[in-house]
Amino acid sequence: MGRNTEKDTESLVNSKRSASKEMRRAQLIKATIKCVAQKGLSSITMADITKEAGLSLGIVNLHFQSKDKLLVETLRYMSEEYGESVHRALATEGGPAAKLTALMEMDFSAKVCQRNKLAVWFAFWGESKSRPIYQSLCAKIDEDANASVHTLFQQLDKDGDYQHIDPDNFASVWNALTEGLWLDILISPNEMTREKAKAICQGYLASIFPRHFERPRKTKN
Amino acid sequence: MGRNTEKDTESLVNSKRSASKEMRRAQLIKATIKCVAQKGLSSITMADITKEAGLSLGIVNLHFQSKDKLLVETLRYMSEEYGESVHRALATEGGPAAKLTALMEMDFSAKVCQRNKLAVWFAFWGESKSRPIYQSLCAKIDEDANASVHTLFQQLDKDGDYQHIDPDNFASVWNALTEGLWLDILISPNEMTREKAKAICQGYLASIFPRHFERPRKTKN
Amino acid sequence: MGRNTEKDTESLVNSKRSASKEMRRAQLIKATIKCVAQKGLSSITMADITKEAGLSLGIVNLHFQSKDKLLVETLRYMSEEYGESVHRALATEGGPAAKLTALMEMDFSAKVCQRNKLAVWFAFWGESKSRPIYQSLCAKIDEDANASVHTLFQQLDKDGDYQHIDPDNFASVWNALTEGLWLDILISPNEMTREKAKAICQGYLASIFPRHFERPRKTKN
Amino acid sequence: MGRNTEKDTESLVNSKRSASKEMRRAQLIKATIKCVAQKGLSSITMADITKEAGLSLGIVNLHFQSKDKLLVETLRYMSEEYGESVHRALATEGGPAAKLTALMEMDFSAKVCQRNKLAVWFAFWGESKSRPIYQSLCAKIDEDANASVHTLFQQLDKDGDYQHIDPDNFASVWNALTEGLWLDILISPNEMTREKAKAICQGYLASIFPRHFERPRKTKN
DNA sequence: AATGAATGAGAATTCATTCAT
DNA sequence: AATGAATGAATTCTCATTCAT
Repeated sequence: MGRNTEKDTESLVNSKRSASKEMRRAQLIKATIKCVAQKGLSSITMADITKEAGLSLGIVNLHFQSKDKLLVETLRYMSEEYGESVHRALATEGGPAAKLTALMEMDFSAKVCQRNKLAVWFAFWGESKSRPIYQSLCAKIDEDANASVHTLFQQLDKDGDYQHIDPDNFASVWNALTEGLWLDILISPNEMTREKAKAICQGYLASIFPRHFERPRKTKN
Repeated sequence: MGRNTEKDTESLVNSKRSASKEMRRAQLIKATIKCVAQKGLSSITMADITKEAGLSLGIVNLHFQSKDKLLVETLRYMSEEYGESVHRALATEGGPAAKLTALMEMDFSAKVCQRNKLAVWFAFWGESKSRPIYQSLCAKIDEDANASVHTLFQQLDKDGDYQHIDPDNFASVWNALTEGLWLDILISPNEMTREKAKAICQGYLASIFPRHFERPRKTKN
Repeated sequence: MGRNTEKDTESLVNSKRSASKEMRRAQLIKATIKCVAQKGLSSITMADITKEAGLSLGIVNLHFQSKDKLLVETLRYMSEEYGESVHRALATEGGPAAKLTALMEMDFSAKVCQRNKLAVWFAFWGESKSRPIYQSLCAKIDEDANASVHTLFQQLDKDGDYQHIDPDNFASVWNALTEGLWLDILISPNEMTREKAKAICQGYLASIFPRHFERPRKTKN
Repeated sequence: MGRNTEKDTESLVNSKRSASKEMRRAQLIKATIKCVAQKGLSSITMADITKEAGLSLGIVNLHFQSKDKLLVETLRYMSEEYGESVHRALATEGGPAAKLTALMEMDFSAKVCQRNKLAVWFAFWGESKSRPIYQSLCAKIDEDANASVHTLFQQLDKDGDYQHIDPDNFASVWNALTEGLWLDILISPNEMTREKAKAICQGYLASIFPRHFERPRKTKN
């Protein structure tokens, strides 16, 4: 039942009785992500989640008190995980171009940009209007990433002496662009792939900052 | 209990007994949209919807057979409504620049881009991975609009003799941009407004097609 | 499954679809009383109650919102029913002696003093410390009845010119006496019966107000 | 977390590891009494009880096998404790009047007649119809006490040469009176206090056996 | 002896759907 | 066509009990 395919918690988790509190929580959150991706926020049940995690029905309430809180913690986990990825990308050696490339690579990496995770992001975004706690968690991470991108674009503009009239506008486009491409990957997986998306981003950067970015080999499919 | 604030079905709808089949369906779909926006796809109930519509509990099953079908019809309704808006924008008198402007105005108009509707779009997108029917409805409308935009960008490039290396890339960015801005409006309404979003789009177009589009007055808040 | 053995709601209740809201509530409350008597407050389930009532599982939440509220309403029903019995007894034609006799007859009548109902009273009393709403409902009815008894004792004292030093003390004893005898009937049904209890009360009255009350034939078992 | 405020087990109990089997049982029973009073029989959980006792969740099953048995042992403990109090009162030096006074003082003493304990008595009485084991435990103690009271009343009658027609009747009243007053203290603590209750009992005795008992100073509040 | 994480049966509650009116 | 009381399957949540440590 190959669960827990991506993190380091794995080995410990399987010994039923031992796993520490934090481990169990992580295990359940991961099962939740998988289930939300597969069944959608509106139809997952506690039974789905605990079965996916290979644990008993009562365990969620033991560790999270309620389904609701589990979902909030799941979103928080995803936000933090994404935040760390952003942080790591921004810590890349080199100038703003290198950092921006790293950010792009991360945003469309197999880990971050898998359809499973995209589905979960959109699921939470879809509920964010009716659930203020979702909204504030989503807004936070979004705004943080946006701010960093704005700085990078300004540095790039100065760095390359492009003298663009409004580098901030390019930055804003960039930010929205990423999310829009995610949507395309999610709902039109036959039309849009991670590779195509990266090429679009790359082409966009090359058109603005030609001395920093090369055109992608081919934009065509 | 002023519901249904925006369409032309209104007057007929309120005379409880007379409303024709089609009217009832529209009335219920509108109530559904409102409820999904307010409560989220995962927690709306038939009782919520029928109460919002001012009708009896049993009526949904009478007109739509099941909740599930009502939701699908709701998405279909929204897709058609959006498709018609696109169609109308593309029918604008004038060249590709005028059409593109019309498209943009439409995408960020009060009617299309209200947070209620955005919430519903994202709600369906969030479920689209697990519900193939949602996905195909969403993909269809998205791809149609995208195709038109690609054509417009190509015409614009030729029209203004810009000789851009890859106008398709700009078109792809444009398409994703719109959706990304919708997300920002949905989850960070304090940071992103319809006006700001339009300015970002306008700035983007001006930077690519300067002979067709003016810079917006100000991008700053 | 002989339910509803004591009231007038019976005939209507059995036609599944027709029963009015108020009827359904009464039907469920009666089933609750029966179940509490048989299983105890701490182990009745909604399934017990609805099965006893011959109705479906969901119906309690439909009519009472929650189990908790059903129990409160049950106590309220019993309080009101008892209150009415008291009221009826006090309306008996004749002087204070006749009224007091009526009260006593009522308190130890088959209807009021059946072990089923006593069990329910004690069940609620037993929870009253931890459930303020129970306490206030119980206190209310108790205090009302007590007040009436005090008045009767004062009238009797004056009426018969007994010149007791403290008729109020006799009244207080009387009030507590009734409840204490109920306990004996409940927990020692072999030792204490309704008939014996009445004889004790009668003997007590005869010893205080000999010109108004006769001694019971025999106090012995 | 000052628990167990009233007995002599205390000092030993707090040294977690040392406590002997008997001590642990007493500690758990006291925690149970406190919890039943505070939360009611129908909603106490093992977690409540063990937390109150400052012990681990698993310990009840270790010492009592099951929750059910713990409750039975709790009732048994209370019955024995009360039985001993009765016994001690009856052992008072002096004649029947002194013994009866001692009994009354005990029944309305701070220790026996605290609302916490009354709540527990009523809780068990409330379940006694549906739980034969509770009933037999309750009946036993009740009948024992009653028998002693009957003897005392007979002795008093003879002793004072009152020549009452039916001293047994007075004894029966007395027994029920005590329990009825407990109920009043439980559910109408603002109306009935231990002091008032004693005054009522005292007044009752004075009216029957004026040469043995004085009237209380004042019956009024 | 003691602990407390884990279990899972059992309870309350929810809610789409049905159907008599 | 419309209503809304009733149903009962499905779901969440609770909690006594178990058992590895």
